[in-house]
Amino acid sequence: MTTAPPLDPYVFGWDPTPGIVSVWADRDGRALVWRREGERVVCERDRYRPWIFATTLADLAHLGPALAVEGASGGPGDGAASASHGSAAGSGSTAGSGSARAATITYRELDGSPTDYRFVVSAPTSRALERAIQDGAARRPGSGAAKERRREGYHRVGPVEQYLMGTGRTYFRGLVYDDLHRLQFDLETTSLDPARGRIFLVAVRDSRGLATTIEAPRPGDERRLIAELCALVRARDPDVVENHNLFGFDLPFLEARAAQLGVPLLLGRTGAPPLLGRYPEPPPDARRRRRTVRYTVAGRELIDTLEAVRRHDFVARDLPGHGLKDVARHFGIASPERTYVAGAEVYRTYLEQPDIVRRYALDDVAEVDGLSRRLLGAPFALAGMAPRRYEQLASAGPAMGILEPMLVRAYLHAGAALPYGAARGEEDLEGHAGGAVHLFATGVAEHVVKVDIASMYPSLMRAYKIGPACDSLGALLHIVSQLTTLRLGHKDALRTAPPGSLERGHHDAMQAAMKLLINSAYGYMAAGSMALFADRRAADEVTRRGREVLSQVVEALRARGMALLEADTDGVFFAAPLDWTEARERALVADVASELPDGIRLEYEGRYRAMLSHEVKNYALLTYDGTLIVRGVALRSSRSEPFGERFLRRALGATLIGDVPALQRAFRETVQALTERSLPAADVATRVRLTKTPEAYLAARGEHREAAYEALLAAGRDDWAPGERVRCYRANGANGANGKGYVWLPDENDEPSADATGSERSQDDRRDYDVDHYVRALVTSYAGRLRKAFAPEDFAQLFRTDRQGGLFDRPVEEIAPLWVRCAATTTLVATRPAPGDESPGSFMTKSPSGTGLEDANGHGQPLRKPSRESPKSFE
DNA sequence: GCCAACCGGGG
DNA sequence: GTGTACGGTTGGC
Repeated sequence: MTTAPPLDPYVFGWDPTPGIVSVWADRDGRALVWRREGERVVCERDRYRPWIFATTLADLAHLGPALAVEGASGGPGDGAASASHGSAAGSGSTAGSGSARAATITYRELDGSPTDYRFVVSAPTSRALERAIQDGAARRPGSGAAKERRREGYHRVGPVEQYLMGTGRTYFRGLVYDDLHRLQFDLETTSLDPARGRIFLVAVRDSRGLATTIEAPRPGDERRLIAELCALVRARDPDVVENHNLFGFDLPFLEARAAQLGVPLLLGRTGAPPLLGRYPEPPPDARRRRRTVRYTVAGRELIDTLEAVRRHDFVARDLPGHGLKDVARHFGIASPERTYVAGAEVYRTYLEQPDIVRRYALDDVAEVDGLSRRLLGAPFALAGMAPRRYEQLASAGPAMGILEPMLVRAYLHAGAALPYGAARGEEDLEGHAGGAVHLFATGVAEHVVKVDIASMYPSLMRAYKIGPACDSLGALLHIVSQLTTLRLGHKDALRTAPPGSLERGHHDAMQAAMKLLINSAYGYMAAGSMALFADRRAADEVTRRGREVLSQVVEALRARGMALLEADTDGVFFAAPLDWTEARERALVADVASELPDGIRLEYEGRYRAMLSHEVKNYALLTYDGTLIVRGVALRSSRSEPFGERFLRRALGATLIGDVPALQRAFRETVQALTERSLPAADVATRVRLTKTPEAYLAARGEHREAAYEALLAAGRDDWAPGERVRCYRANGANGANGKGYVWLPDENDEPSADATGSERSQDDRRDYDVDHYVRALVTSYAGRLRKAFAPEDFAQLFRTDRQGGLFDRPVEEIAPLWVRCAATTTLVATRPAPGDESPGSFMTKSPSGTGLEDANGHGQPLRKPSRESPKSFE
């Protein structure tokens, strides 16, 4: 597709073999490589020598002459660990010349200090290698189980990783996402539990035009359904199999039913172990482990879009939930004609109107395809860099799961020893100081600007050359630098690529993948003893520089008379003078940016009409187009009663525009609605998730009663399942203690429809809630979140519920929020732009008093808090 | 306030 | 046998 730059071996590996779509390696040194050539896929057999990094050869001394230096006996000397170039990758030669030396264990000494992983030891099979080490470790004096000792001093990676690291190959060279043959299947079952239900339908589609269902209307058909599903997968021969919650539902269910019916799950690619494998194996003790189970099959990559969604939301935090339907709607993937059927209704619907369920299930797999396109581009791109399987990269953590294998590959390739115990002694270091967090003022500010330091930690690493001291190759810094440069190229290409084009998708995926790695480099150094190349001192140096730069930005803004609100790690909120335009704000930011060290970029992230600053990381923002954004737990209510949520949003909106009469109206109307019971009970009910079984609750009930369970019992329900969500509310005249007087409010429908409003019809008649209780909750839990916005006496007056006009009340029109304003007398003096600065103009500010915000705030409450650690996320 | 248990998501 | 390591929230002490 686009021009391929020469491969940077640290970033991409070095072997140019194109089109690899799957790799399977076993512990006997066999590797199977499937390569896509257009519409066909070829399977190539290869061999590799299983290897391991070792700090010592002591455990192998007992081998005597059976232990040899790699290549010492002449011959090609191409143990897989040697950096064999080219696509031959040890095939043929190792196998051919191997028989005489097949039993031989060989080693290669690497450059490094005596305490490092200074040897790569390899053998014809993993078994032989591990056996030899085990035997040696058993002879070694010392306490502890031999198994423990076998681990100490060695660094192991999985078979596929060994193969990819040894050869320098990666997946997907020369391919774009749409070249992959992806297949989605989705089971429809009569129950969530395979012990109590069965599969009655499966929808299957793929990226080559397939869209069908396989059905088993009668229980006796299920065996055939499973066999047909497997046969269809094998016939279509996809590279990738996908579904939402594939590992959590479809595969476990399929596995259980296939076992029950005695059908083998033949899903693998021809020429390889055909069966679906599961790992880790279920522990023998049948204790119900709810652990993440994963599956794998030779020749195909199994992708669970739920994992991709979780990963996306970890950064974006913008999803309403992680369910397929929610997410598809959120990304605009759901078609307008989408058929929805509530989970519990699916089978019943199928019996009556099978077409509806067919459409529903086919819509499901179509949405999975859409999600895959949307979310798996970055993992696809990563698979072209890191020496791991695509399916692993789709869920691996970016630091330990991706960066570290890249580093290990670099060291193996360079013949350099891996550092051992790099993190030792770090326990003595003083507590790790992270990013700085400051709260400068609480109250309400207008004309708020957010600036942030772009990719702060990686930029600092580059600017000050801060990498792990133990990284003798400088590989981490090299990778960060390369990726930063390459990413800019992809971002440029992205801008010029036609919208919706393949090319655009490619560049976007590449830049996203690179960003992920760049941003994880700092976290990797700070990862502690788990990471081979951990370096707390280096990580501390990065955060120290970060605090330095942040305070430089803060002081620069302060000196220019801006009203500081809060600063967190790499970003600052401040209020600009009320008469400023966006251009002026941007000019100010550019001016501050110009003073920062080389390689550190300050960005104008956005502007807001107003902000309520409550606590560090707890604030509400009002955008210029009227959207309310609430951040932080302190401003959200944990109670989540609908009436309170509605009030809070209204109240925040009014407060942010300084409309105190509107705020008062919102409050009074809510109080009135409660008092007059014009709100239905559903509006005051809270949703609780049950965690205890009926037995467990009844046993503990003597000491401790809980509202939700009491509500169920009072309603005559003595059976429920943990995990069920129930609504309940406090009823009129209840004494409330220990859950007495709570009433269960059954859900009237389970529809996943987007219909969020007007869904309370059937509950309209219930009004017997405890008015006093909910009025109190309104004041303390909801209105209380506005406390920082007003002076105490104003707050008290606004949210008094006795309805008596206070004797000393001020007219509400005179009450104002505690404004946080910047120095009113700030004047601007235009200056000449700095040479080479294309920005339209920079400004210097002159603040006559030279003060910061403290004495400039009318009412705002300036304060300072000590720095605290903060999580790091960038851009 | 801290730690352990639990949930998510799927029909 | 493709190890160790999901991460955020809740609730119990």
